[in-house]
Amino acid sequence: MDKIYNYKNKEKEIYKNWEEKEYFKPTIDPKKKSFNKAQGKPFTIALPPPNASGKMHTGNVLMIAIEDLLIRWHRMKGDPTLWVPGTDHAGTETQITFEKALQKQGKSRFSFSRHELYDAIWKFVAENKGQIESQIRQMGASVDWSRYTFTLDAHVIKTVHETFKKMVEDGLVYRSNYMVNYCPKCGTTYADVELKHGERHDPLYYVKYERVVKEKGHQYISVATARPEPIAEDTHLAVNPKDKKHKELIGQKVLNPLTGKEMEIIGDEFVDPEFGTGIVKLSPAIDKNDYEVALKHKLPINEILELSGKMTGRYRGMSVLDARKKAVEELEHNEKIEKVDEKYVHTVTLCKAGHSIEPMIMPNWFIKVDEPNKSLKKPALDAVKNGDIKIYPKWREITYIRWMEEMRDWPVSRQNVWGIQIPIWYQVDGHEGRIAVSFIDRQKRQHNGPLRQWLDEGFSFEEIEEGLQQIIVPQYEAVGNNPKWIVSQEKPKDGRWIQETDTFDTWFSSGQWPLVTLKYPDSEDFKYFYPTSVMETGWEIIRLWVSRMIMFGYYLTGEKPFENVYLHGIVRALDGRKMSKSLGNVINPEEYIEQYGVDALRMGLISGTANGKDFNFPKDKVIAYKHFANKIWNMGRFILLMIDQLEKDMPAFETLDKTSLHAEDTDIVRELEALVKTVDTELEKFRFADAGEAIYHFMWHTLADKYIESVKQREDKDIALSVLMHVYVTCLKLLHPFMPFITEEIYQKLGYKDADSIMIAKWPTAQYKR
RNA sequence: GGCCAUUUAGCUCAGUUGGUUAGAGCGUUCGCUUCACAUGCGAAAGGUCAAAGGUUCGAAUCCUUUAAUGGCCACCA
Repeated sequence: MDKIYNYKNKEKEIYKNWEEKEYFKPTIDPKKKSFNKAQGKPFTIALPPPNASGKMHTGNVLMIAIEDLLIRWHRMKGDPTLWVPGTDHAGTETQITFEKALQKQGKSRFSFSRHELYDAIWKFVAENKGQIESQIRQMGASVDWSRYTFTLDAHVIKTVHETFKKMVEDGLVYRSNYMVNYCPKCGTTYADVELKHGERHDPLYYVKYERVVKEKGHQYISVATARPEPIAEDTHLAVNPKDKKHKELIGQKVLNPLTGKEMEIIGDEFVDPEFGTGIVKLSPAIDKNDYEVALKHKLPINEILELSGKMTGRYRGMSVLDARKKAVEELEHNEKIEKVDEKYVHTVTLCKAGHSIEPMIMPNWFIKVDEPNKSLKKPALDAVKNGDIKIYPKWREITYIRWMEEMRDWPVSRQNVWGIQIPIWYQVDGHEGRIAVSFIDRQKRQHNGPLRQWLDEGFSFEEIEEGLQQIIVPQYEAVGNNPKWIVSQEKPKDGRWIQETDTFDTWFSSGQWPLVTLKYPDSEDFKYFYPTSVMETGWEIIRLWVSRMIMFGYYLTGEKPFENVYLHGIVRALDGRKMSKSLGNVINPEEYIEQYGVDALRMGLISGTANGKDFNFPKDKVIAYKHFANKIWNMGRFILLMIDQLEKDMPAFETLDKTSLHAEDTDIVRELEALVKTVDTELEKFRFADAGEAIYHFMWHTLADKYIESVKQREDKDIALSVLMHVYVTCLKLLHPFMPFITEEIYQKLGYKDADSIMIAKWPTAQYKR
């Protein structure tokens, strides 16, 4: 053995050997089945799929380290163990990345038809997919590659379509105009939970509205607003009816400062009397509160923004910011601005890419989450409340419970191309004037407008369909007005139909991950391994993802999708701040693997993650565990050296006569037994760091520092060595799930004969009771 | 504004249902080329456990209040 453990190159070689020998494939024992606690049952994890076109970050490393630890532990214990790998198409994120690359080439998505763009992104993802896959291997993840799943695999798409169809049939799907969060830059809508917030300075304008009936000295009333651009389209103001200062304004009229049209003042309690002047203007088309008030009071909702993000109405064609400037100019010109508060700071809503979100009213597909008798959220909420699904750490439960209690209907359509297209078809015949299309014709020109217009201009329906980019089918509230739609995976044959161009929200498909990885509904895997054992992921996606998986699990199978949820903390940068490109503090795991090895990186991260709290990247611990790797390597070297020097054969530990043992021998064996027990109980409680550190301390400070030192003095070296070997190999086995590569390497070198690989060696059991 | 968490050694953090002298890693100091390992060995210094009050035979741990820090959610005209 070399003097120093050299992990480079070794790790790859070892992994290749494991994979070739198919150690990652589960051994299916029909007697050990899910729901069969008495005879043992399978242990299953579906790997939370990383972005297929991305690369490994520290969070992924931690995730793999924890899951591989659990998987290897159970596999060694003899449970049928399955870990299914996969990657996610990551709809919006990938499309944004791709479009940025397009932009560098001076192109944009608008020069592609829908299917050209889809094919191009597919190619882009296929080219980049290899990286994350090889990094998963590099981490030592003992996943079963023969069951690898990509979220756009044919069987996944089929399942997702069928789930949607079932939901339509169960009356859980509806189409509605709704105030959605629209990002004009991304060209798509976002669910509330996908957004972030930022602070911004904007001038707050106090705008004067002339009264129709003037009271003494009160010619005007004043309204504070940061968004003057929709004023021309506004029709109402509002005050709080409980506000003594202003309640008599209810029912009175003022003049629109831009158009001079009469506006009525209504009363609603949503108005905060303390903000601004206590009087607000209502712009229902671009503000969530205003929208709700408008619905409640049946006020007109005048469109202000188009899908492109451009204004319509008085400032048609302008950007929001230009329209704002123009509106301020006009107001100033007419002397309608009383004062401006330049220090006003308010929060603005941003999409993941950091663009400003505009609330807009759009037709959208929704999933009802709390339909009586068919509630999606009720079983998902109850399961956690009554402990059927356990969440670790427990204090995270409250986040989940609160979210589920407040959960609203889920908008699932996204105006992205990169995703699973919604299997809805609209009837074209008789509705040509109502369906708006954008498409690329055969001369590569782009057109935009009502379908009828293009048909009248001589484009064939086939040509339009072929070059289609997007359709918008309006949803009018009056029944009978709207094009008929049906849910179908194939194009209907009778007459002309056009497919919805929207795709599903990524979480709609990844929400079915535990199902699709096991090839729900009728595969052997599904019957044998479902429900899975642990869902291990970062706490940040408990609402986005975990909640959806639980809902889908109960909805489709009547069973929970997993028994336990373990939520790990977020790995922060060395400086304690969140990693971000702009701060330049992002830790690249590659560098640490290069410098310290995979084992040290994994073990370091695991020991840093004590109780699910966020933690700073534990660089010191990674270094410490690199030293530890070297330490155990040298322990192995020493044992081999001593055996070599031994004049007789070393007796097997099992055959040793108890009376020949020294006190230090029985002590170390007893301490070893205690360690085995500690490791098992800590792992059962998801206390990974405690289990790992227990092994570390025993091996270094008890086994090496004390016992090995005593062995050096022994006359009966054969017996001492036999005990030492037994204790050492047992420790290696305990350590293997934490540090798989080095333990395998040493195990092979020792030539210990209970198995060809430490992976299939038996997990130690504590025999002695203390 | 609501909620969740955090505050323990110079630094980063463990400390599970309250139980003897409060632990780790890194750092610091002193001494070691002991033939497995200097990525090492042996020793040592260093903490009124954020503050105050309470419960208890006993509190870092439970309760109350306060302060500071971080995060999530809601609202923001």
